[in-house]
Amino acid sequence: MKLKELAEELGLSQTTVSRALNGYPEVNKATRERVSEAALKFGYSANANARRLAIGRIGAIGILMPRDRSERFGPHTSEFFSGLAEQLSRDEMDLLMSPSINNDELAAYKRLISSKRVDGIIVTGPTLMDERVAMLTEAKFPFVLHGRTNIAAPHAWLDIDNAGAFRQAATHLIDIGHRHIAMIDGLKGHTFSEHRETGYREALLERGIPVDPRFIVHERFSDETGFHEAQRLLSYTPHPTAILAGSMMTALGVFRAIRSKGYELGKEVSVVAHDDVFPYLNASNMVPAMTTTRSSIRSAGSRIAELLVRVLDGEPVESIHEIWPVELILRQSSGPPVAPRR
Amino acid sequence: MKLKELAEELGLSQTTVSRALNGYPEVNKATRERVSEAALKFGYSANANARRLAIGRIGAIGILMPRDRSERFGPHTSEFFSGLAEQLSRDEMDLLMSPSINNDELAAYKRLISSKRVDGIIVTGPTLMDERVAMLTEAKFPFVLHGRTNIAAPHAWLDIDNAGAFRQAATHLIDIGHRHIAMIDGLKGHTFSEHRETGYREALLERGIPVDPRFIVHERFSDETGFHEAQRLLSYTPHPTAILAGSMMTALGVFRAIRSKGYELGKEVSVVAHDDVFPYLNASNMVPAMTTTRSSIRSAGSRIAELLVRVLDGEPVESIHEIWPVELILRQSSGPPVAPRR
DNA sequence: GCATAAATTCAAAGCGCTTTGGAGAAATCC
DNA sequence: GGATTTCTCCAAAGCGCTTTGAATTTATGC
Repeated sequence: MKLKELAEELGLSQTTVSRALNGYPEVNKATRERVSEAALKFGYSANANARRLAIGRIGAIGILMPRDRSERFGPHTSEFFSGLAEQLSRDEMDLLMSPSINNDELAAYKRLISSKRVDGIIVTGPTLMDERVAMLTEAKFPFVLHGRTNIAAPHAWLDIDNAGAFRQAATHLIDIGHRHIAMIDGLKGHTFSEHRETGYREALLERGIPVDPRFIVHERFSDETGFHEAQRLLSYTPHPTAILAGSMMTALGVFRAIRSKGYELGKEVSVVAHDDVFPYLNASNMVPAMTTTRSSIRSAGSRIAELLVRVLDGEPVESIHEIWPVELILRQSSGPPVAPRR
Repeated sequence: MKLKELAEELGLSQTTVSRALNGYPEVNKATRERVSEAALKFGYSANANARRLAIGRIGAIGILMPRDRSERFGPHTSEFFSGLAEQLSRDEMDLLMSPSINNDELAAYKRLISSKRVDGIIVTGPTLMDERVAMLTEAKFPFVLHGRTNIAAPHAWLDIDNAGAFRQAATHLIDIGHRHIAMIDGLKGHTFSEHRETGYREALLERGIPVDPRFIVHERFSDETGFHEAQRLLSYTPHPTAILAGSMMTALGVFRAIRSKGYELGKEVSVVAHDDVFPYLNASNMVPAMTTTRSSIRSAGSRIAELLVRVLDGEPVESIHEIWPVELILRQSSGPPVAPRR
């Protein structure tokens, strides 16, 4: 059923029916109800393409799928996307996922813009001076950034308080008696990674604990790197009695390393992980339950979709930015340091 | 730049320009080249919505994101989606991701169809008598299934040889001396899970080894369930000397369980996992490197996108189905059984 | 009760593209 | 060399919707 037919069926013009359905004020309440009922009855719903052609919006937002950079292409991606999709479907928007070509990300973004297949773009995993952000602001193409940069030009972004998360975690560990605390986080250069290191350093500084550069590790997020790096850390003398893990994957590897060295988890060596809240990797179900800094990446996805729609509606980007706090949730993988049995 | 402008620029009609660009035969070769060059020069590319409106195709295919069923919403999803997106972008198609509502999946599919926002649908994770497949064939809505069902009505699908994978793995383990082999796979009801169990049983049957029902476990794919179930299995007497894991996540948990029981991996207890090929969870990087049955879920995604386009082009669905073989890759996590040291 | 304002409704003009049905020019045939 | 056939190219009609500008009806003011 198309608009014309519905209008004929009702004995009204297409104009009126369209307005009734789209909530325009200049239509009688009784008429509107009659139209709505008929639309429901005949199962009418507007042809998305025609509608978009008419209003001059593509009706889709784009996001690039990082292809080779494994650190950005894990479970995080799927959670984040899911949040995006959830919100976008409410706004009748499509999500166009484009794979980046030949590792030349910037070119992929440019192509996405000039393809005219998206109204706006979502950018993730920025570096401090992210060239994509620079390019997009320069090109005045609507986008929202998940994360932050040091780029001055105004743009919309949403980030979590990464510095706060690690500061909180480290401070807590210090307060319960730890003096040797290591961190294993994502690759250097990424804003989140830098911020976390900053938070970590601040906590140590504030409590007068010297920073041992060997204890700061930047690596890809994965079970394996967690395992290897933790093994290395634990072989130092003195070894860290607590490890901050940048992701749940990393933390799993750290768990394994601690056990393989024969230490007791949460006693001889504590672990605090950053938890992006995966439905299938639950911190509280682990043994022992994992102490985490928690912030839902899925919620962030939803919210970012909302923000992008606001940008598209013309809201000034200067006013669109949010920093989400991160909760520290104490569980069994962390506790006061206990001297080894041996 | 729009078509009209480009046509004026070239001193041609919109018709000719459109045809030249879309590869229609009735246009002079010289003219076509002139048009292509100009298009490139001015950065012209057709407005997707206008084009779709004109040709009567939505230009997008849909896929539902399972919301609560954690077993279907892991890293698999993101790999699979990535494969889809890669191929679809070649066909100038969008991927519309819809979250399923209120756990009523069937209703979500119906809504997706009647929303008229997709030309076709991709269905994943089927059960043997999947109601979504039944509904979609009934409604004659184009779709491709990732997996298989027992439903007779013709429809397009692509599946891997799950039975063969587990048969191969089990047979190999038996041949190198194992007599007590367990399997931990996904939830019962799903086709892949049933097929794997069938393959496992066939292997045992063929070699005359009795099937111990306690050794067949169906659970969600996750590190934790792998850990718990493997611990349970290893507490039996006699305990399994080899465990087939349905996913890499599960396998990680199984690794942990084996170690926590003090067994040596690949000697006292062997593990073979099914590997969907995640860029960030690499079987050969593990310690010990994991023996796997391998099949890329990302490639499957790409191929399924291709198949769906063929369905949309009118190819009869009866002729569209593929079964992909699965390779068994021997590494260090499996070997002849060795008696425990204790 | 008539002018004026407000509330409804409508006809028609796009949105940017593809495609039908011809028309004119060039090539082929006998 | 005139009649066909074959190449190229074009004007115009949609695709299904929104929106402008105007017309009609109804309510309000004095």
